[in-house]
Amino acid sequence: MQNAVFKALSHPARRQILALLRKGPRLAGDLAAEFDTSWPTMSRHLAVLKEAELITAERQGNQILYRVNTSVLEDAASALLGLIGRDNGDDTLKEAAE
Amino acid sequence: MQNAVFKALSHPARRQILALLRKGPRLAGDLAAEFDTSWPTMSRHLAVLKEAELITAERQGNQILYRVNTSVLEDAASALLGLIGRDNGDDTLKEAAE
DNA sequence: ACTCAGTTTAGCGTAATTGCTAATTAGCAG
DNA sequence: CTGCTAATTAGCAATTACGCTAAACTGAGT
Repeated sequence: MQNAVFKALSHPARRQILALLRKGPRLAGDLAAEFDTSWPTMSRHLAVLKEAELITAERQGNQILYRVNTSVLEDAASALLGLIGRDNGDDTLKEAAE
Repeated sequence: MQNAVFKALSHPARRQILALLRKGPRLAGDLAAEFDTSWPTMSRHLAVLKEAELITAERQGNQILYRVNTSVLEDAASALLGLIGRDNGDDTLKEAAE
């Protein structure tokens, strides 16, 4: 659901999480260490992002590895571009990439 | 502030307003007629969008003409693309696709 | 000034979001 | 099973968002 995506993006901390994940997958603990907020608060932000399918979680033994789901992010960007009027279908992002 | 933009975008009614405005400027009353919500509710959504500078208002006699501010919308889309690592004239682009 | 259509502001109730601490689950090691 | 670490869930208080109705404001016309 698109709504969940934009809602998830509406919090700066969550956008920042995505920015960190952009550089590569990361353990939940690593992510939490980057922020001032408490661990549980962090965990909930991650849950919101996961709910929106903006990130995926993968257990690695004791820890959990998060990685960004670029396709959903692309869809969101696409939706915004669609709002401007430069109409792009579903796959125009590749061309926009250069 | 970028935060206000994403927050404004987080409500479906407001994205729908933008979608309508994409086709051209529109009077506040016209916009309100398209939605089920009450007039004041509509007005507040418009205020939020204006606050985020996603739209601009212009008085025309006793009515108000709203139009979308494409540049802010572009910036938001750009920010999302930046989160992916693509395009956007941004800096670091590491391992993007896999 | 008075009225009217158009629009916003004020005030209220409800629901969602945020962030915390404390408690709990999940997996690994001994 | 016990203990340890990693991460989530539970429960709470405070803040913000939503949508409504009623009231107020704005500009045009009379």
